[in-house]
Amino acid sequence: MTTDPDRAPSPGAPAPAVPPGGPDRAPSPGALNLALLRDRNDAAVLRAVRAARDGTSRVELAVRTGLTAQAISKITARLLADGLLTEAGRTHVAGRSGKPRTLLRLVPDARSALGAEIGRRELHLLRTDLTGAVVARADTPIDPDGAPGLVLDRLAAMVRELTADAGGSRVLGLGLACPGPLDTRDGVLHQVTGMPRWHGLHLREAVQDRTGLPVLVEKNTTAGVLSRPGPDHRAFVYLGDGVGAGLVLGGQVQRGARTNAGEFGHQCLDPDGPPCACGARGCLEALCLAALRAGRTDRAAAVLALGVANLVRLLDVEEVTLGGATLLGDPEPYEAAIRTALAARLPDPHWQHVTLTRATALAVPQGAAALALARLFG
Amino acid sequence: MTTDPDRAPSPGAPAPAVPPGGPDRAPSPGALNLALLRDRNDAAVLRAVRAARDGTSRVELAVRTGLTAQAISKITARLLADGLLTEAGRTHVAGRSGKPRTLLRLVPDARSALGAEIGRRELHLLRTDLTGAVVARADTPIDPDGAPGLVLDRLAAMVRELTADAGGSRVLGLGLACPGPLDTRDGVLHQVTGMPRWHGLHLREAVQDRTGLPVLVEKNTTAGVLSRPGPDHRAFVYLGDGVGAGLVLGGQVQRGARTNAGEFGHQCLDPDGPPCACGARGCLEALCLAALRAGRTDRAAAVLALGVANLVRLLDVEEVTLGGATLLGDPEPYEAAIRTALAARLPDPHWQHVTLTRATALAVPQGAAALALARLFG
DNA sequence: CCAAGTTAAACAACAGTGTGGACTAACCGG
DNA sequence: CCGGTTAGTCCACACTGTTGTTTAACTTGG
Repeated sequence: MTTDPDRAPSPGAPAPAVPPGGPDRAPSPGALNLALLRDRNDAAVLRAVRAARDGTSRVELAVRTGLTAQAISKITARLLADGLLTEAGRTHVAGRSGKPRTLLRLVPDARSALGAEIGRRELHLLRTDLTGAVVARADTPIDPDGAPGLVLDRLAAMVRELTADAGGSRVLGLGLACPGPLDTRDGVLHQVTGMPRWHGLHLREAVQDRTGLPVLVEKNTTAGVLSRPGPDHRAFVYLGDGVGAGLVLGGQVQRGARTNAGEFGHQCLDPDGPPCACGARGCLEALCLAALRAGRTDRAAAVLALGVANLVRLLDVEEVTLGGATLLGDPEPYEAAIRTALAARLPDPHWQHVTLTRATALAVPQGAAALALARLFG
Repeated sequence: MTTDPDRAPSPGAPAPAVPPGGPDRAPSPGALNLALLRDRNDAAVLRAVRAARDGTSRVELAVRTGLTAQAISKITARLLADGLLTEAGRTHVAGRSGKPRTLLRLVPDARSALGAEIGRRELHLLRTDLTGAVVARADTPIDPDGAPGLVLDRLAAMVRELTADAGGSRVLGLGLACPGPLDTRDGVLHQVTGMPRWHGLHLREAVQDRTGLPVLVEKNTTAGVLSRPGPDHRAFVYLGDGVGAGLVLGGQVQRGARTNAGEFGHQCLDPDGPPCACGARGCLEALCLAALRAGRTDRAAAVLALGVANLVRLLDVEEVTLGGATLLGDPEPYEAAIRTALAARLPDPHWQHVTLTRATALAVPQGAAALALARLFG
């Protein structure tokens, strides 16, 4: 994923220089409005409700968020009016005196979000509810050498199809996950390997024009890491056509200065190794793909595991999710190799325990949809 | 730095398990108070003033922060009253009509902060003003095999010395930079290489008791990256007794899930390489130190450069600062090697330009002081 | 059974935030 | 001197979360 970045951007590509603030109403560097304060707290409450499987009460929300009970009352009243929350009975705990707590739950169908994965051979589109669960999907093959416009027209048609049966649930937006490199700020693709006609495409604008929805463009690996809520420090490691990673650090998605972080596959593990598509030698991706071509899954797994150990060591993440078609096709050897590598390389496996999980096949488009959900959940 | 993490924590070490929220008044997961809102906006304004060398005006602050002119007026009034800001004349721009802007400047001496670097051989303490400039310093040798208590007593005496002549400038706190691994949340040291008697020491508590100041414990590499304000995505790379890195990503310091991120020196670059002190083989640090022992600075530089290129590739940082006694003693070959490696390995050096800077010898204690300044600047 | 105790949540009044509009201050240009 | 222009403030306001009090809905105990 995000395989091959090649050389300089083609001369015709739009300049990636963009004001970092964005044209939002938002104060840029940390300063906050009252409106933003409200949105933030609403989002914090929604996250807390989502996190609590089986519903929460207002008191519990007050504890979790650190806000006053009264503030929680006001916020939940707002969210109830918006239809995002619903009251669902009371908690009857035996032997506990006092008025029972009123349970609050997310209303999954109150809103929905669209997520798409644009790959080299296929386009996956799906619609999720507020919880991130897939409620509808559609797929279509892609001709990597075809005109992007045709693909986007098809995408727009699929979007209409999937939003038509959305019922009353408002669609928050459409997330688009693509192979990198790209710039998520302006939604412009750079040198997408294997899809030369997509180079320099202003993807966000093109899809926004075709669908009328708010569109968010993201690298596929970054989308992958967002496919479901998780700990504040986690990584999504992808092995498919290429090798890449998506990172959440300190609770925030990490895109890097030019929204191009996650080039996990191009860490050099052997300066004298085989040449990589990126021009360098001995990249993890090159070693991995070479091993796979030779039918040596064990060697590919060992190489990937080494990279994961390096990543965990460098960033101290507590969860690593594995994804990508190649890996998910035969996950055990990779998981075993990674566990071995982590046990061997972490100074204290007890203290620095790392959870290893497996992504679903739809993780990337689900993560893309999660981008649209982030409007509500922050 | 943060050289060798060894095995499991000694049996006597306090359990590092700690509630992640911390006992502050602060709402934990993203929710905000009105008081926190105010503090945040104050900090944002202070940062903006600090960032603008030669002072700023209120209008400019309004643009930079995205707040209203009125809000800026109120905030600056507060900061002026607190003595943090001062009005310093007006801007007379020729050919520009209208009332001239009133310049606002930081008052460097309004507050001060203490920063210390606890090394294996020396203890450096310094006091900085609000701008982070060093206004006083004191140093003392350390016996790595001596009792920590004696060192801390000495530290407390030095603190008294440096705060006595602080004049009216209130001391915000004391930042302590140490070799890792450690837990910054509870301020407990783990297996500090070469200082066995420090293992398991509850450093924050011990120093807080001795000085009465708010104490913040930080890994030396992380302190290094904070030594001065910089871009939102940057790294501090250290080569001294060991190899490590401090990371600021998305404008936030990255400490990792167990506050132990930055083990840059233990990325494996050669599974069959020489054994490292950490128990694994072929760590960047092992390769680097071996080359240095052999007098091959060029090879050490090449290895470090490879690691830096991997780091930049993975995290898309826009500035790398080099520090550490070994490196600063002979920086040119390292800088040259890193420039070469970046040029060779970055897909598009034009788009992904990386600034390479050199840290000062006092970067680490200055960064430690910056931790205390962060109370004001966020 | 009913009163007391307890917990949850809302109601009312309030302090403090940033906002919008009108106003004053301080310059420039003719 | 006076209009034009820009910077900054004064005032009333809308909205945030907070504090203190009251109501709701239980359990407990006599």
